[in-house]
Amino acid sequence: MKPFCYDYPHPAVTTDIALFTIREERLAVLLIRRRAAPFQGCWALPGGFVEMDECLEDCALRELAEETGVTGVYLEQLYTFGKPDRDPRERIISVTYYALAPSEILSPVAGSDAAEVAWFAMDALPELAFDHREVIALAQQRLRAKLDYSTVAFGFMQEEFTLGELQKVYETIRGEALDKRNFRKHILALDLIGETGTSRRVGNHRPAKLYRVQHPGAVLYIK
Amino acid sequence: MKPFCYDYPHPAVTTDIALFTIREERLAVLLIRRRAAPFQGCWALPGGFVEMDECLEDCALRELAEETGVTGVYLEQLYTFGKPDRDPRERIISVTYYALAPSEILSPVAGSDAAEVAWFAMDALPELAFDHREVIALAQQRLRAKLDYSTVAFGFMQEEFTLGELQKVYETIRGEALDKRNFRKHILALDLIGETGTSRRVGNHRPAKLYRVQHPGAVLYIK
DNA sequence: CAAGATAGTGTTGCACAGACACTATGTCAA
DNA sequence: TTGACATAGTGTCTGTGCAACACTATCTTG
Repeated sequence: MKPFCYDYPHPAVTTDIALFTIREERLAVLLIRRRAAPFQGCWALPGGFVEMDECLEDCALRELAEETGVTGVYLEQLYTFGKPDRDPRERIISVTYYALAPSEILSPVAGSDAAEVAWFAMDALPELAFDHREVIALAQQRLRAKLDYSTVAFGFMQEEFTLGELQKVYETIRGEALDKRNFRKHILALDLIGETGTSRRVGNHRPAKLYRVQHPGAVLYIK
Repeated sequence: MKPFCYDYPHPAVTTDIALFTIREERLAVLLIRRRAAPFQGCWALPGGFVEMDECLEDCALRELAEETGVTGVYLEQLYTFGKPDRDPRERIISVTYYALAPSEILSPVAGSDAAEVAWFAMDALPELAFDHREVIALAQQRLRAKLDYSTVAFGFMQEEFTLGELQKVYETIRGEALDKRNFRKHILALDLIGETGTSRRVGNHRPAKLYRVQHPGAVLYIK
């Protein structure tokens, strides 16, 4: 007996989240291995059904936390996918989000519907369930575009970071090397980050000054 | 007896469309007066429930046609709104679209759920149902932004148009006057439009050359 | 202490955007 | 017919912002 009844047919609504990070100088996305049918055993984006008393963004954050243990990421709505046959079970409309996290969010844990959780480099994606490859492609495209006119890149940084690290993020996402002096000039001219006064020593070379975002939480449109 | 039953609660899903045009040198949006509750008699965006066998974009086009008689517009997904209490009836998630049409789409006709259809200038909007004011504001913001880095503006033009008309569109949306020579230089440098060879005579002054988009249907990102 | 690795720093040239004013061609009214 | 009016159409200059470019500084390691 199905207890939730309506006068007209209703689609199901899910959120799916493409969480990106940078690992080993490559853009990577977090996937889960599905425990249940359909696409059982297949890799997919974390996500799940919207509950009736939560807004879409809360749903995305909840599903991400439940299935992967990840919290505290930068999140933004991406696009809503709704082709009638995109899920074999029933009509499911998916509101997709993309999220960014610093690479130090390590070892996410498989939870609830996920048999396994892992980072995949964008150039080495496995077979994906549903239309999730399309979702990831769109998210990457959006990410690249926003790099130029917004401050999304800071979503990949920890609280304190060096300009070299930030430059690596830009280079990885754009897929090309950038001039060090021009990059530093550009970033510092935005007047969004400031020196912490300390520096970080890694490797056999000169330590780098550490910087911090001046007004955390504010992702701005620039220019 | 409600015939559509599910194991879990399902939200309803609608599409809502903000159709813009330029009328009397002002940006205007097409609204309908609601025939039914809730917000009966209130102005609202055209839109309605997604049917189970149509994709979201088809739903938007169908609802726009049914309620206003308007067809053949440029359409793009805007954002998905899903706060739990945004509709008093039940949980309704709205996938919103914005659309553009040349000002010569006159006299849309009220159909189905619409008691009345009318254009409203953006600076003279009436009370609006649901969160539709927020939707329109977001659409206007997106429109302004895309004006700079895409060719959306052509969505407001008829098949043949003058550079003066095109400039008026840019000026209206940006809310500021533009230099004629710089504007023409910029637009022609895009190499997207070409002279038709003919000209149009309106008013007591020199006729203007007519232009046409070279590759219709292609809305491009520029620069 | 020499080699190696990354940090950090300014100047120049060029392309593009914005400021700017006059002539051309039509209508209309006196 | 002609002068007033209205919009169409056209080029130059100047400043600003972005890309190209090389060397010194500071640390570790052998």
